[in-house]
Amino acid sequence: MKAAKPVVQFRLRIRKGAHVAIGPGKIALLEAIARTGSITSAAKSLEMSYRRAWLLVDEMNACIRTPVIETATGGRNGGGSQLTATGAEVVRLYRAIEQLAESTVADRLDELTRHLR
Amino acid sequence: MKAAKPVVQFRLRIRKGAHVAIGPGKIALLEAIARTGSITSAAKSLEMSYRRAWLLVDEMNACIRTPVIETATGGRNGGGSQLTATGAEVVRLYRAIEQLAESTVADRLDELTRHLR
DNA sequence: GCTCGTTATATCTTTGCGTATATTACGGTT
DNA sequence: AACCGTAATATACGCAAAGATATAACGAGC
Repeated sequence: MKAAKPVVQFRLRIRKGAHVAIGPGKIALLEAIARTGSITSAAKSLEMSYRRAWLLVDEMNACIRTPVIETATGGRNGGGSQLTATGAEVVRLYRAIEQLAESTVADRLDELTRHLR
Repeated sequence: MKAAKPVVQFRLRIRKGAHVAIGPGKIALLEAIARTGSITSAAKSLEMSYRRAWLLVDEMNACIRTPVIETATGGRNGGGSQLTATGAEVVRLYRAIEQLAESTVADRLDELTRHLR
């Protein structure tokens, strides 16, 4: 009887002018790259086009001091990508901030969602 | 020579299925309506079309138990709109949550933005 | 030196979103 | 009763964002 329960989305974005340096989609992509070992398979697992995935990575690299992924072209398996230390650190910090924020405001958030039908 | 400084966007969205019940744009719109007294002038002050503003209000009303604004049609000035008690409460809670979250994660956020160029 | 899967990049096409525009209803004020 | 500015709603149009497609370069293995 009850409609779909409300989903709270806490989204942290860090913009640099017109560009988005860090955002939820980019973090998810980095995690997928770490998990799968390549941009191509990360894109597939997130059901996004390779183009989009590559553009996201490119935008991150353009905004962050040191590259977030290390890529290899050619080779046995055609190459691949993995996170750099910076990339892993960015992911770790982002998730930590997200979790901290969510747990901090949890009860206030309940007050708010109580108004939903 | 330094590029634009990074801007942190903390966005809280509450989704209900495909719909967004509460989000940053909707809250800003409610505040503008409270300030200006009508959907039309609120839309103008936020530089959005009346249609968009109206759709946002409509979506909120569809997701929240009691309407967020009270509208009047006709009359001396053609009518107008003002927040209901629920509307004002939603705005208040949203801003409180936002501020609480931002202040809580401020230092962690600095760690993250340090990586930006 | 051939193969294979990936990175990297350009070009074309599509389509979903927002804007613009038009119309009707409404009701205090004069 | 005429007016005026708003609410409420539908239709049509434009465009920017995203996907689809194509192609070149790359290099470790066999």
